[in-house]
Order: sequence, then structure tokens, then C-alpha cells
Amino acid sequence: MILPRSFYEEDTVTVAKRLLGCCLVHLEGDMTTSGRIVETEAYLRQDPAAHSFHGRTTSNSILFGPSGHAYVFFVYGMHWCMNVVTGGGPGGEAVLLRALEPVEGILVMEKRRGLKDPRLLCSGPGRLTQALAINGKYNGASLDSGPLQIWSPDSFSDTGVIPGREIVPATRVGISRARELPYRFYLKGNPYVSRRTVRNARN
DNA sequence: GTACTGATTTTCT
DNA sequence: GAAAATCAGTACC
Repeated sequence: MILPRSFYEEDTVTVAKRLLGCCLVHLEGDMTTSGRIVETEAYLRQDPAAHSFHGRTTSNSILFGPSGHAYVFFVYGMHWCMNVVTGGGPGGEAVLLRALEPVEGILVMEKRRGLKDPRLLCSGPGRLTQALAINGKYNGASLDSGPLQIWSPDSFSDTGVIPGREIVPATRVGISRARELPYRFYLKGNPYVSRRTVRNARN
């Protein structure tokens, strides 16, 4: 089933872990692309690394809106990154989606990415948005209706985590402020986590 | 395998 | 003007 709004209105770190194993789906015309989420990062309020840290601006206003919506931003002059707005508090918190395991529409993803190695299709925040054709027009989109959706896995254990899958906490990637905080989470041993995660596997 | 660099644009974090 | 929640290609070990 599609994750309801209430799923996202929980503690942001909890949501970051529970999203592992869920399926991100993009419907565009008759092309469906989807993948299982295998790596996430939490960005909190009072978090010097978060875009919301210095308050609301025009570019980050979606972060202060309702949970369960997409916050999509452009970075390094060429890449899009997708977050999910989370938290039940005053806003400003989100979970960055860092890597997917490709599921549906792999041929379409290969064409959009210009390569065929399945491990390189969605293994990074910029890669997954390119593979699923996610861009700024989805900034602010609701994830429980419309063409961009997140589905729960078939079953949850009581902790909300898929049975048999071990979640590893680690430090975040590509930031300089508060980089020591263990707010990155990935599925242990999954071959589709991002390259930088594999390289920093000790943390 | 690791290390370095260029691409390219928005924001002022 | 500098920094940024990145990626791909190249060089070298």
C-alpha cells in the first residue's frame, strides 16, 4: 500500500530507518520506474547541515510544509536530490533518499542514465533522480497521491523494519557541518548502496 | 583499488 | 565570490 501521511509524521530518524525497504515509484505516462530504498540520511531541525538550519527561505519553504511531501533541490550545478519532508513538529526536517535497488522500468532507467550496469543506475542521490526522472517540478509534490509515490514493503516487524534486514548507521556524506552525526542509514551488505558508502564502510 | 579534477548553477545555509 | 546533501572520467599504484 501507499504510505499514508501519518507514516511521515513521526520522529525523522525513525522515518529514515523505516523507509529502508520501501519502494519509490514514479509514473510518467505509460512509463513506470521504481526501486527499493536502500540508503537514507536524516536532516533535523537544529541541525547545522540541514537546509532549514537558518530558517525559512523561498528555496527551502517546502521543508516547512506538511510531512509526506517531496523536497527536491538542485545541487552542484547539475544534479537533483530528493528528500521526503518528515516529523510531527514545527517542520524543517527531511530524509534524503541516497540509493535505490532498481525494480521496475530498468530499460527506461538505462536509457535515461546512458549506461547498463544495474549497480550504477540508482546508487547515489543524483543517480536515482536521473533514473526515475525526478526534478524540480516535483518539489512540493504529495507522495500519497499523484505520479510520485512511496509504497510500504510487504510486511513490517513490530519495529517497523523489514525482518531479516540489518540497518547500519553511519555518518553522512558530502557535508562539512555536523558531519560526525550518525544520521545515515543503509541496508547491510546491499550491493546497491552508493559508492561513497561502500568506500566509507567502516564508519 | 584510490586520488584528483572538471562540469555547471543556485544560493547566500 | 565562495560553497554546495554530486558524478564521471582519467591517471596512477
